[in-house]
Amino acid sequence: MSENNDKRLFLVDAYAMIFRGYYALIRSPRITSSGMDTSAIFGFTNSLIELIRRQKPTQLAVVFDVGKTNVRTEDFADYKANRSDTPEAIQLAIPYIHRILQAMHIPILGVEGYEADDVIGTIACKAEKQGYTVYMVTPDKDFAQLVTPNIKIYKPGLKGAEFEILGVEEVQAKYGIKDPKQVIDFLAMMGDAVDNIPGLEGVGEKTATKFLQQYGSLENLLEHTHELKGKLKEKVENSAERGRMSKRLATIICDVPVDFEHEKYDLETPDFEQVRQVFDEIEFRRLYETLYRAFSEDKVSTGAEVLEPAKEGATQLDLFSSFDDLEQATSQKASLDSSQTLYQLIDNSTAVKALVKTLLEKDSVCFDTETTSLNELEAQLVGISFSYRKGLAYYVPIPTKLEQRSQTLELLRPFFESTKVEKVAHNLKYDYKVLYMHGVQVQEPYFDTMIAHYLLNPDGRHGMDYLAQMHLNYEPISLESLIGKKGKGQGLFNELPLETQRDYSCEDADITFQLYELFRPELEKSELLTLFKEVEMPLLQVLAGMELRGVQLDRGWLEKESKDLESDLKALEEKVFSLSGETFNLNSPKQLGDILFERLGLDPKAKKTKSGQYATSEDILQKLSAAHPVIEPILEYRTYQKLKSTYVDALPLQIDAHDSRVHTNFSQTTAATGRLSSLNPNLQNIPIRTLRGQQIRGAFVASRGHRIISADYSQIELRLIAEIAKEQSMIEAFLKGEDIHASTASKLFNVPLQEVSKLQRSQAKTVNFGIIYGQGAFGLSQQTGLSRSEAKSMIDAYFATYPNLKSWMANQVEEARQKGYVQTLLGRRRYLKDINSRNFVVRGHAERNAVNAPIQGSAADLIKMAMIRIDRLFNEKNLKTEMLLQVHDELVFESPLDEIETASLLIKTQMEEVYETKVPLLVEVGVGKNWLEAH
DNA sequence: AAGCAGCA
DNA sequence: TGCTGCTT
Repeated sequence: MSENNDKRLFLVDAYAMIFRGYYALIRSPRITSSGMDTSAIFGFTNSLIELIRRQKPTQLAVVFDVGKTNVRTEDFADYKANRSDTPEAIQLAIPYIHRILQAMHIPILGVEGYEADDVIGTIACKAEKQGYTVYMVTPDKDFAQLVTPNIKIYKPGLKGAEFEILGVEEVQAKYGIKDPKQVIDFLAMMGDAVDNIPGLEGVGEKTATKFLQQYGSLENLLEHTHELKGKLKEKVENSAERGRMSKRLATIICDVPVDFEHEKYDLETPDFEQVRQVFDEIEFRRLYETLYRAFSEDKVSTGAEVLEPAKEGATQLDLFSSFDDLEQATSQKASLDSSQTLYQLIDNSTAVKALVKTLLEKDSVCFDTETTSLNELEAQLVGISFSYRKGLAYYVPIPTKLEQRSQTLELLRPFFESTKVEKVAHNLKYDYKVLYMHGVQVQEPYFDTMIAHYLLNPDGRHGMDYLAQMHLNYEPISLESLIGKKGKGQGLFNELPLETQRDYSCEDADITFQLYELFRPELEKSELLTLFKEVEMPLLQVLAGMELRGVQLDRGWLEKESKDLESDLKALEEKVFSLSGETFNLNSPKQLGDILFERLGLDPKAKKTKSGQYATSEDILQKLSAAHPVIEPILEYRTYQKLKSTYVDALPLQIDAHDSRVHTNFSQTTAATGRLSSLNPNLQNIPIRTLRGQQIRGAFVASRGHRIISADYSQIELRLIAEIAKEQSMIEAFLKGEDIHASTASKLFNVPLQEVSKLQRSQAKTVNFGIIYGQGAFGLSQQTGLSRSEAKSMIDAYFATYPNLKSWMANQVEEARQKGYVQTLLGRRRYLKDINSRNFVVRGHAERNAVNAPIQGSAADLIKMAMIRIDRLFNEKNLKTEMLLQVHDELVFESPLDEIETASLLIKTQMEEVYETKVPLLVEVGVGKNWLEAH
């Protein structure tokens, strides 16, 4: 293994890698059955094994910080202070990682009193002298200073991203410098927040780069400060000493008392049995197979070849089913490659026909489309892959020429339009829309693996590459590595060689099919299959329809409003400048804060945000409005600026040139409660509160001969709370048709309903609202301006009025503790792993979610059901009315004039009768030429 | 609270 | 990346 001409030493920066692994998984951490967070261990170990598998180091060691690091702390007491609050999961991880490394026979290094950086630096230098090529394995940019022709940085790829190797040239290019050593000067000038290196005052990345090009080093800069001008000159001169200290802090020490004993670092075969024991303990199942493979694959002997981030051919897609036990693996070693996957190109009509015939005999078939664009409306089909068995997939290229393309699609049509075969895909709505634009309408039954995972784990991430790694322990070819990063230089999928297209696409279909096999039984086990089949899958098609349809905007009005706002803003800006006696960028909260609190000294105890800036949010400014006349125009400026930039100017840019309509995208897998979310553009946050904001809704217009119908559930969440918690007095209020906030106030303040004051009603409303959003006592005081204890007693009074509500809430929390999750009316789950946390902030959050998720989620369930039924009835009755938008408790339609009454009634009835409840569900319907009038 | 988005 | 602000 260790030929002389191949001496490649990898030094792993342990803590940096552990942190990185931990944060990479922070959104869906790995938790064992006993509740231990093993994300950090997994992240680290996975990267390490990946490194061994792909790079085949000859020498390898892992370096930790040991004991107190006092060499630098003498210099600057705060050094690395920011790192002290290490998460619990990381502290817990260290002993396990040590055990794993020992079992793998990988040396653990560390020198008391020195940073791991310094140990790595020292060993790297020594190894270089002995003819080694050294790779420092770390995401930390500080190491760039050590780079030489034989010492490089190996930056592992994060989740699907490729790894990076930084040699001299890369470092030069990245920092715009001649010598990697200048990285020290660079850090000394700009500072580094993570390591608490202060840097020079007023110098950031840009300025530091400029200085380096001009002066070459910190010292030289400090000698020439007289050449600088203005504020910057002053700041740099004042912080010169700080700069020199920063340079000492940033310098990695290369004379740590440690030797490089190369024979100890030879990469040896692990003690598999021992590794397995540790893995078993922390419930790592698939990682063991990866480890075994890393050591059983053919060794590659020349460094240069291995280090090219080359793609492995798709034929090497490993299927670890055959690695279930060690013996089998041993006997198969090195020969498993092409035997287990078959990715076939289907490029003539005879073969396509045969394929479709086969597909039509299957119960479930997975497919994946490849296109030229992420925008479904303009995407051209390039190819489609199919898979119905693990390891097996077919790729059908779709010709560019119209005639041949239609021919191919006609051959495929029977499959897509079959009502027997279940069509499996990841993010099926995308494929549905693309095919729809090509004249093919994919029919139910559907199985979207992305949505399946969303139901199984609504808080997690649902991307295919990510799921492949988590559930199949497999890293797919990244599209980016084939066609380049997003932006100008990005290539098109159809320009790739056919074999590459085939391998990439088949792999996706194959993986999706494997995910399907995994998730389907899981859905069943969690009793989510009905929700999935009856609600989410049918909804997919409804949403696709809404997105394809889009909504018409009044471009002329928006353009005029933009000009009006522009001139209003100009006037306000001048007013602010003259009142404050200074001109600055009003859009910069940072500059605004400085002016208000430094120059005008408005509030000596001004609040700061956590990054040290002055907070200038609306509620803070509002309190100051009496203190200075400048505040009022600032607030007004803010409001208008927001309207202009976010809506008036942004919306016209999203108008599609083909049909002059805006096509938003509804995400069915983003909000953990079960709500939808809308993006590109977000049409769920169009203003309504203020008069001028409202006008924007007027720009959402019905097309000629049509009207907008808006239908909104009145107080659906409160009604559901009353229903689910069986809160009798609240139910009665709804039955009597009372104003619920007034009714709450009447009970809360013990006054007759007729005598409830405005303030009382508004306070009751805030409490009701707080319950819905699970805000708790703490948020309430913020919202109302009441003191903490006043808010507290208000909530006590609230619970005294609604005792069943209180006990229902307590019940939810209890249920979450026992089962680990809470449920909506339709069985949608939200897992709350923090419900037993010892940290009361974290636990409190989970507890509020235990109450909030079933309410918000149930409301989401109901409106989703209503959408499906309305859509079906429109089709059955052949109505031309079309659903355009959903805004959580509101549906917006576009209806031909002669259908308005029929459609309105149908909509209202379906929404109100969507689910049988004791509390009546009330829907308010409005009609108008635009969304504003319809409200 | 939790979505999305604009801006520096 | 952090801050701010719009909706429900």
